[in-house]
Amino acid sequence: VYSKQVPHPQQQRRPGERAGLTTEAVVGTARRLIHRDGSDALSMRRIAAELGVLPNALYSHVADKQALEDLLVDQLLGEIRWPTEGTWRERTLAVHRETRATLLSEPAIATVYVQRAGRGPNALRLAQRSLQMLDEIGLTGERAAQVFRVLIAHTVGFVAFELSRTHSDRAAAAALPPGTGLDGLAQSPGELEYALGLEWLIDGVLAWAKPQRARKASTG
Amino acid sequence: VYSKQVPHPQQQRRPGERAGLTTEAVVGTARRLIHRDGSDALSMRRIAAELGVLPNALYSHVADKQALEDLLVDQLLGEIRWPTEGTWRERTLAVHRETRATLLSEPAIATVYVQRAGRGPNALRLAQRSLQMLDEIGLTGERAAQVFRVLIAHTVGFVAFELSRTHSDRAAAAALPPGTGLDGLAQSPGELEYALGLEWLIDGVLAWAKPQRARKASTG
DNA sequence: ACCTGAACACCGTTCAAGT
DNA sequence: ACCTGAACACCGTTCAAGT
Repeated sequence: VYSKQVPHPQQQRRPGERAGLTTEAVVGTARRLIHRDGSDALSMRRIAAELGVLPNALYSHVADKQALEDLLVDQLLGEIRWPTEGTWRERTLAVHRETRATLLSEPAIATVYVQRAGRGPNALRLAQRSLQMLDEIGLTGERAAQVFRVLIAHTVGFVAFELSRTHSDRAAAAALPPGTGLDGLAQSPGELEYALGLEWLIDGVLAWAKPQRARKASTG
Repeated sequence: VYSKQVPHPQQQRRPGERAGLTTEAVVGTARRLIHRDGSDALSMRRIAAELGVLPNALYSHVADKQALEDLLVDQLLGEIRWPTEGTWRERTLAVHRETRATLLSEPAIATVYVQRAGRGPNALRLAQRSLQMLDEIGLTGERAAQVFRVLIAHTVGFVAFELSRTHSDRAAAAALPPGTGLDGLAQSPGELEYALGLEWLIDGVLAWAKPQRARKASTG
């Protein structure tokens, strides 16, 4: 199951000599590794080997593997571009589709994100901006928080579901009993299903917000 | 990080002697273990120790760890009760809430489910029944498959999102900067948010199905 | 503070035997 | 066919030392 690991750049230092590591270098190497080989292949020992240091050298720059994974997740969340133009509906659609696209651009990091929350600064910024947008259609306080949780759960949850099916799709489709009407069911949902669900949720949000709306805003 | 493992019932057999293992016994022990100690604690070696055999003895009854996990997942999916009474809307709501409740009854197995598809017989039965129900409101073929994927992705995805936040909630809430309007945002979505989203999706499905509907059926 | 060196307590899985 | 026995190739993390 394992292919023998290549110990590429061997370290050549005596005790006390520095390798010049930084947290950024560790995170960067981790990202290259997880992008190339997947989340299962991300190990402290592999990162260390890639950097030419012993495994425990990493612990001078990150608390443990969980902390490192949280840094990877928040870095990725920071790459989500926030839409500035369009109606409320258009911008809401855009930011959620952009979130999905960003997560799918690094499936292995998204897998890590789905396993554990990881609420770094970028996650908080996104939440804050989402609340500001809900304020535009008259949603504030607990009601706004609820709608935020419905929408974010849909996007992140959908990606989680997608990722869990993407890989095993071909094998599963081939194993299906033919002629039972199940052809295509083993298929993973994608852009079409995601957009359908998101539109329906936004319809619901707008209808739910209506009785509360005081100020006027273009909802698309 | 590790607490020293207790090697409880030590095996007392000489080569050739049988322990009387079955696939069911292996799955059953695995389920007790994952229920008690979580998905991270589920290891082939721990299961073997619990059964009083050497680790590799398990490989006579399951292909590998993935196959064992798939058995656990499908067993859990088999415990989803299918609703028989009520309108289409009521039954659709019921089966999805029942699916979420079943998954949350074994969070560690749900976590495994979210990481990898696992399409056993029980997963297929659920899909088949869902398609039959969509047929009642006039949805067939690819359109029915699309709606099925929207709804199942919402339920499983929502649970995935919930599970990823549930554990780290208290710590995250405490770490939040106070007075930024973010109080309660770190909170995990729950029954309320799930039901809201599901209702909105069902509204969308019914509106989407309408132009296609030929036969008459009570939609609630 | 930042590394090496060595160790501890685990993993999943395979291959070769025994009955 | 179903187990023991022994091994292989990995893990994350800690503790003690060096500069």
